[in-house]
Amino acid sequence: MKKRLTSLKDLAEELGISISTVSRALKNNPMISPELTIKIQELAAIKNYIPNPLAMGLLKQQTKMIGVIVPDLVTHFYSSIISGMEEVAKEKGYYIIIASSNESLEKEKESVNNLLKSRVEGLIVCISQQTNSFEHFEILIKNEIPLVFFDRVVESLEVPSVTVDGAEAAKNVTRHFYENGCRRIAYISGPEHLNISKNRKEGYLKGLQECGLKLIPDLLVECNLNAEEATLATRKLLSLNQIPDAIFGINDTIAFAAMKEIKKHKLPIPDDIALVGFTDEFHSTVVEPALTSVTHPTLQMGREAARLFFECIEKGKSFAEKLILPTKLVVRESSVKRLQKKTMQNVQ
Amino acid sequence: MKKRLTSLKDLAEELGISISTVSRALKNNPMISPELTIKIQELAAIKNYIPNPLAMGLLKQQTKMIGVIVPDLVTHFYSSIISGMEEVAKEKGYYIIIASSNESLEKEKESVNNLLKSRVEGLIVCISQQTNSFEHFEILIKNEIPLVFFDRVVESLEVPSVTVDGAEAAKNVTRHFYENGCRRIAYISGPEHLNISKNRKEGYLKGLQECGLKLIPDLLVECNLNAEEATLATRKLLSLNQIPDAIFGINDTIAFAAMKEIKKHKLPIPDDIALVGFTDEFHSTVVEPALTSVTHPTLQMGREAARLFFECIEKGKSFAEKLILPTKLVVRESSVKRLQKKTMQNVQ
DNA sequence: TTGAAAGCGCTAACAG
DNA sequence: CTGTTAGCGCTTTCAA
Repeated sequence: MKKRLTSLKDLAEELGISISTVSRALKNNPMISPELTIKIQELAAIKNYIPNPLAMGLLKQQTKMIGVIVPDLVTHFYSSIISGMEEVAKEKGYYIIIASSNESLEKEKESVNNLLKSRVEGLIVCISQQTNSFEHFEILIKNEIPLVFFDRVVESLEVPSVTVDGAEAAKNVTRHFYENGCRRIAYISGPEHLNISKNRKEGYLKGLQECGLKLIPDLLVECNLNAEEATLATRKLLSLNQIPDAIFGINDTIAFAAMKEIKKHKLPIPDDIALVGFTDEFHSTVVEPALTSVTHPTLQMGREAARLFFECIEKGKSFAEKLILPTKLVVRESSVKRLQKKTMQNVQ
Repeated sequence: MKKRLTSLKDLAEELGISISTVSRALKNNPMISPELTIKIQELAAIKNYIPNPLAMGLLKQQTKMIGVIVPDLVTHFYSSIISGMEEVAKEKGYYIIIASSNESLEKEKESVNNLLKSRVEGLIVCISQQTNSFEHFEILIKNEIPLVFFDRVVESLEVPSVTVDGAEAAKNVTRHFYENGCRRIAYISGPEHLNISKNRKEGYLKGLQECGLKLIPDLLVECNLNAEEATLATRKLLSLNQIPDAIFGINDTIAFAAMKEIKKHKLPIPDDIALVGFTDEFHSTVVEPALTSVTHPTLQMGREAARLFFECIEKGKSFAEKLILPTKLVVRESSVKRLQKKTMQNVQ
């Protein structure tokens, strides 16, 4: 293979003129005579000339590439955020290289290195659920390589970020359960060291408090953010002497797994157990019953993250804006009890 | 910003030696004395030296980047295929840039151009459902830019590809329905010009034939590959005088939408209508009842596609291997009728 | 065993 | 208006 594409030199030689003239003509520099300009541009079109970004990059010291690291690729949540980023990136003539950490710290570190090797100008990342050490990010900061976090952030680092108000959202979910007659509200949380876990748990506790319920320790379980662990967590909840009448999953993956397990126990949703998820995946409306969930402004999150990234490039290290976006509870069937009276008798 | 990273020159100057010596030492060239080599490598480590891929690319005329275009990003099917590609690419030191066509021909063309501009060495693509003109691919072929298709291919072009045996799979689905007592087997197909539509439809017809059923034209509907159209198609099927006792969706997205619509009509699945999808999305087991589907060897498809790509790079234009992989029918609840006898009475 | 120089494709400052 | 030249970072002859 190795078919060289047309270069400025090729065009210049073919026309018997200098490279710089060709270069100028192609950018419509007024110093070049109109006739020559046209002649050059025509030849360029015929020869299918595409400027070599490597040469440009070398010269200008920029690759026009942003590295994005997400915990996984198959979740609508991330895909949608990435779309938002691409939108903004494209406007600025930037490309995005996506890497997935698969929720693994090792793979995350590796991705950072790989992306750096391929000379992205900076990174936009949502940390993996395992991430509890941060040297790989500290190196970036030390070298003044632009870094932006979204959704899951490293709170101890002074880095711009886009997140949602998880505490507020979780509080509202808890209240929503309460208003639907639930009194034994369980919460399946994620790893404690993640900001999203911490915030949502805080909101859950606050919600209980505001509703005058006290925390039943058995109803607060922690698990890793995968379906298997969520299944186990749910099983644990369903094996309690007094089972919960509501379960709140820290995200939709957890909620889907919980739903499966609840069905396996032949417990009707929402009447015996109401269920709510978080992030509002596409499949929320496919499952039966449709899952109530907390929607995230994903496109906007992506756009804002990209915007912060470019600000970061312009303003340099001092920049560390932290953006917090609101969410909205979308009520579907999984959380609205038809038989509120029956449920009310279960009040503890 | 614009913090230049350490270059060979920086290292050379710091040690008061020549650039070429540094370059050689860093690749353990035996011509450099061991002491010097060690000294240089140590400094490189301290200074966090990373070779500049732009410079290398310019020199060697290769970017080590592969462009991948998929119809969408949020489907497990594509994500998983991409994982397979990345695996193989990584072994060869290549990176993947992903672009999504969003099932639009316009966006697909745009993606081809953008990826070319960013100088990927070639493309691996699954065409959009709208794609019915191919100039944007013909240009690639003319310029001898490596191109590989997967899943949905342009059959008129001599290009290496990885697909599955859709005809065989669809035939098996039809037989499976038959063996479960279904006699009015409907098929929701995709756009006629797509190879996957054509193959699967062919398999469906062959299956009917082998089972001694004749095609009921009303039961064969065509739609675009999105949930809305699938809903309409299903509605049409359910409004027939004699409704089908089985529906086969050309993919899982279609099947999910059909499932929703069937439920809306309060028709029990699978007893009144059996349902089978294609591609076996992750959520097949989340829906109720769990969806019978045709699994694809997605990881393998990705790996093979990448492998073909590299062969393409090595062997040049003449290479056009067409790989066809087998699938497997995974039977779940949505297609196994418990009340076969009752259903048998419905035989047309 | 090491250094000097050319060249990959391009832009921009400097000459003409 | 057009050409010449230097240089971005790197590898690779060719020279020493």
